[in-house]
Amino acid sequence: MTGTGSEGKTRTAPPRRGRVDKATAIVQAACEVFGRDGYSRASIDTIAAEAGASTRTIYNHFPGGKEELFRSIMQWSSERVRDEQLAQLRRYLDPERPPHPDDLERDLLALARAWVGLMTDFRNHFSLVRHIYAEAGHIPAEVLDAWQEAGPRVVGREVASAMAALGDRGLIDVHDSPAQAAVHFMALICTEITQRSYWGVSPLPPEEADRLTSAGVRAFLRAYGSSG
Amino acid sequence: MTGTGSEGKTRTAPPRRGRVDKATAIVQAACEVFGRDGYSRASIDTIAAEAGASTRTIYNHFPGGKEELFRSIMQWSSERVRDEQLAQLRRYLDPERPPHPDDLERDLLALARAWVGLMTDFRNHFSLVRHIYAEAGHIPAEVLDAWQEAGPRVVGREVASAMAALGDRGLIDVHDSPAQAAVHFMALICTEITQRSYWGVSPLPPEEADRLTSAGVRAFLRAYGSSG
DNA sequence: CAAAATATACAACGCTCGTTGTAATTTGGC
DNA sequence: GCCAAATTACAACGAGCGTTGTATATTTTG
Repeated sequence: MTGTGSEGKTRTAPPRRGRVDKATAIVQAACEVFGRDGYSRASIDTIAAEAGASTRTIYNHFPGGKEELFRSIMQWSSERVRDEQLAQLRRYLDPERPPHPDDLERDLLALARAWVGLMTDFRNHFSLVRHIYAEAGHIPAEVLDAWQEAGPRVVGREVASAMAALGDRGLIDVHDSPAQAAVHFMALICTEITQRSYWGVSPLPPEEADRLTSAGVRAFLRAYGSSG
Repeated sequence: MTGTGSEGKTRTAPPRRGRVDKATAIVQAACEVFGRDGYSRASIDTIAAEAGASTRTIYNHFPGGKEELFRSIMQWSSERVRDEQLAQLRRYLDPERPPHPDDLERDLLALARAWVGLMTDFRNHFSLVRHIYAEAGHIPAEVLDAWQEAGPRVVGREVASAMAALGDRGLIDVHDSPAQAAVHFMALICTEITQRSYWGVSPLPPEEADRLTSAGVRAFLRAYGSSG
């Protein structure tokens, strides 16, 4: 779909033609517009203008039209952010290198801060996610499921196994459910910020966001810390 | 706006003409359709059909057209659910009648269950809320603010003062911020259920929902309990 | 440069939708 | 049953949008 990778360059032309591949320009513009306006409000003309392409080119690349384009960027955007989230997770909470007990709070806080940072770095993506939430009843179940499996569910599983690793080493007490601990961690970190920032429409000042993040981490450690 | 209350019945005709007041039928239908389809996808014709009214009648009652209708039901639906949430809050966590320490978990769990029940009883409302989240960038700031003040913010403040009352009586430790404790309580209760139920599209079996709810309450008490 | 693949401009079709005007019809109060 | 208010049916306008076909232009490849 987004395969800018290693197709045969022996016979067929490589997909890079113009200054930047038109296909990726279209995908990026579609992410922007769909994220800002949602599926119904977004128009092909707007996406074409934002991409610096003509509407006809969009239909050449996505014969399925608006629906196929939306499905494609659901996957694309989700995978991109998932990779970024997993990278931060491994950076600050690598199961191979468990932290010192004294450094646990520091590492969890660093992870939380990094994730909150992603929410502003990829504002379009999370705006798109909100639209997916809202329009879930109008998206085919298979597409919704593929999207979850391409992003959120994977991240949830990885966080859960990181929690399990911390539990195995006695750094936290997962209370019989690493998956639940993972959900509670993410909920305590993100809920208040998304709420107070009007879901990204009017971002919080960084120090305020930091305060809320660290409060969430401390609450999590009170609920799931092994010693205190 | 929805004033079915006490207007003068001395001169002007009371607004109830047909079997049910057409205005309220329109408002209810609009809640249903806007909640299901969102602002852009919803059409006046659909709302009229659902209300058993003609489109012209809608424009007679709401001269501002689609936008005014949407603004009206934002307020109406929010106030309705807010009242219900506050009623449950006062029922299970009345600041005047603080619970016995032994009954705190029982009462918090009862409150949490009641709130989760509201999420299914008023599915349309919460679906509408998700659409508001997603379309926040296309809703005037004043309207968004009035909506928050008519519902979510009030509930948040009431929960916060309930938490403060519990803290004053030594039943919990609010850790310097009753408001934050309130947000964390609601986050721990609702996040996993909304997530796992595909945001209400495919509801969880009741016993599973109950399990997640009580796990959230226990986590909250570990984080904010005064003794343990 | 020539050929082939790709992108564009342009027009057009069909459909949906928000909105309004008007005349006819129904409804409820007296 | 009469009157006034409310509701309806109906037609129509205008705009926006998804989509397609076609002919032309542009870029890449050989």
